[in-house]
Amino acid sequence: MDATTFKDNFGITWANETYLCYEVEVQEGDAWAPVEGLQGFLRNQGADTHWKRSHAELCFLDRVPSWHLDEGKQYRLTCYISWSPCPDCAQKLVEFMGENSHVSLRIFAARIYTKLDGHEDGLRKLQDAGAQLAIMTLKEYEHCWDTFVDSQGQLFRARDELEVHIGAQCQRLENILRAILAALLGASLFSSV
DNA sequence: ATTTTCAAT
Repeated sequence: MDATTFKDNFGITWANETYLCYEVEVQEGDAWAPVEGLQGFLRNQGADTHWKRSHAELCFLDRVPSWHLDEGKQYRLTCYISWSPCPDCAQKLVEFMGENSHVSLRIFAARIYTKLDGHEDGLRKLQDAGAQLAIMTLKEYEHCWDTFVDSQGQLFRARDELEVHIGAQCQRLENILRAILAALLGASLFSSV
């Protein structure tokens, strides 16, 4: 994607669209090797047409079957997404993982999508189903910049603002995901009394 | 301190 699109969607400004970059790796021994050609990005569909609207995660899931991943191998799918999955998409991703035991999922989000009720629960369920969930740090920003962005030789330069943003989003995600532990601890405390 | 959100005015 072009540099402006990346900055507009993964940066600090709020976007009314969602971009998702993905890459596929296959397990070789105890290492992950990139799968040639299975790397790309997409945008949510239907924002301008009001027709067949589809969140970016569902566009992503639509593509997976066409890759014909070998069920005898283990794969790791990594998504870098500008908004974290909404509850519905989280549920779809959970189902996808349940149906594809040869695939593990990592999701790095640029920011947390809090518009819909139940977004926290959705993220927890996603983690609970075995997905790795994290906020994009500078490391992921640089990786995406180098991998998916047509930077035309431009170097990725993070601003202080971005680092503050990352810190805040990480804190929020941590609080959301930690609530699982808090709930479990609370339950066990009650049951032991 | 924090409204914003995979649009709709």
